[in-house]
Amino acid sequence: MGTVTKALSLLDHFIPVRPTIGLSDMARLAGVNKATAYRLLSELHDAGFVEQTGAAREYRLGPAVLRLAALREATVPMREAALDVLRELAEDTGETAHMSLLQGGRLVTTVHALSTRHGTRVTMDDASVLSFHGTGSGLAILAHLPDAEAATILSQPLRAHTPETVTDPARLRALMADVRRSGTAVNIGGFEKDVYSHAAPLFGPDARVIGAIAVAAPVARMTPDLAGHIRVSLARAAQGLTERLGGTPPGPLATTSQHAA
Amino acid sequence: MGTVTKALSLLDHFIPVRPTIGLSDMARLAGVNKATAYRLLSELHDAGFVEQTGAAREYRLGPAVLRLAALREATVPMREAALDVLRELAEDTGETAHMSLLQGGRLVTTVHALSTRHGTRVTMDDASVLSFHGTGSGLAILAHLPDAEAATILSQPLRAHTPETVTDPARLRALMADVRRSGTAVNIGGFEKDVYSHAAPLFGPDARVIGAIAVAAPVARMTPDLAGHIRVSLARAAQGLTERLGGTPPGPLATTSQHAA
DNA sequence: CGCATCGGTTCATTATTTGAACCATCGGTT
DNA sequence: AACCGATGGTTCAAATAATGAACCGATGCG
Repeated sequence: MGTVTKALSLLDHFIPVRPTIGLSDMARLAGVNKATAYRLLSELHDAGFVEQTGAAREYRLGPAVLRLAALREATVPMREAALDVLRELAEDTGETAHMSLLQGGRLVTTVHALSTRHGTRVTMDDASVLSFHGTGSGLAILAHLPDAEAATILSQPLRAHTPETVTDPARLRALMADVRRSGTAVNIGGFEKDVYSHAAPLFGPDARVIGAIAVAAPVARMTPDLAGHIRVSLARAAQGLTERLGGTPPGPLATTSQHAA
Repeated sequence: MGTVTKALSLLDHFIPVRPTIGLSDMARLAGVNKATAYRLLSELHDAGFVEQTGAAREYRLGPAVLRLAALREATVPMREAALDVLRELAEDTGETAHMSLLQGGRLVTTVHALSTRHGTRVTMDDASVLSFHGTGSGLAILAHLPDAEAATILSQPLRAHTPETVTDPARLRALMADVRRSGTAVNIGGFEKDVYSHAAPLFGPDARVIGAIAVAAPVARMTPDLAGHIRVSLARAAQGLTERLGGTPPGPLATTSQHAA
């Protein structure tokens, strides 16, 4: 392992529940000699990547990361990040992919990538408003929203966009539980007829849901194999996009234990 | 220079006007062998600190910095604190306010708040690098830096950004003395033409200067009354922000003694 | 075609990293 | 007070990793 990689790996040990680390602790956590940890931390310190608290001389992340993050944001705006992921998702699944974000209590489609593989495909408009109860994306978000907010939405009159739309709050809550269990949401023709969509949630830095990405296919083309493939790709894509957007998935285990390889 | 420092210094060459850099360019910019640059960038790539654009295989900042910045903010909510103060300052003065921090010997703009009162206003980029001698913020910091560090900076070639820029070390030292006397620094068109800026220093826990906040107005709008108003608001804001960041202003006895390599 | 550039790779030379042992210091315990 | 087990920080010979000139194939340009 190169020295640079080793130094940067030290930074991985800073996590929300352990934001400051002493020298000896760091050496133990990273499995390196104390002298090595000291030298690496000193170099990170000089570069502003870590700083020391006056009290116990413990180390914590430094201000340099703020500059880099600001520049990263300026370089790769959210939209472009999403486009990369959605294009790959559309390419991989052969179907239309899109991202929707929570904006002022409404769910708005923001970016989309159309499949190029098939003659018939689901088409999308950016900036259109989706319903929470009638779409895969909405359900994925609903399932990860704080109880109070979800309850508010479910207590409003729920319109049946098609004959297939589920509007019974009790049934919707059951679907939400399924989403939390499986990680992905499914919706068949609940918003537009003949559209079979899968969706997975996106999370912000505070582990709160900020939106969702979805893959929408014509019902006629859906098979168990394709559905399985979409679910796997979608889960991985959502996780990657959450990361690229600077977010953190919720749950006790932040970085590990996901079923996608 | 250690390898880690060298690798991290590569990241310094990403700036707002040059967000992506090719391998050869990076080697030239950083003054290292191309093979070295390649190896360092590869390690940074593996750690997610940079990524490559599909097209020309140029490098740009990667998503890892977002996670670190989010965690840094969770640990030390500097950005949020600064934003509060800067917004109030911008509102109070009707002009653009921004904060810059010392990072690895350079002065980097970190947060800004634009005025909403006027049609014309000074605009800012986060993460751009300011000169010490050519800006109000730089001067405010220079005036409170330990003698040795200030001398080092003043001994380097000082670029004249505009015809107005003061580059004579003797005159700069006189200005620094003024800053120490009055508590605020002033700069008129020394960095960008037609920008009239006031600045005040920020201090860290050990009473060392860590950065500055500034108010930048178009020269045409500046009056003695406005300048006086800005100076008062700025001084109060700087003091308040220093406090919120857990810093302490230097006491009557300027005990600037430390062991910097 | 020739020339210049690009990203990436190789390998003998060289300089940096490494880690066991070492301080001085700090808080508890006896 | 003496002791103990921590801590952050430092030293130096030995081992390892970094270095850079030269090279490769690809691409772009007149």
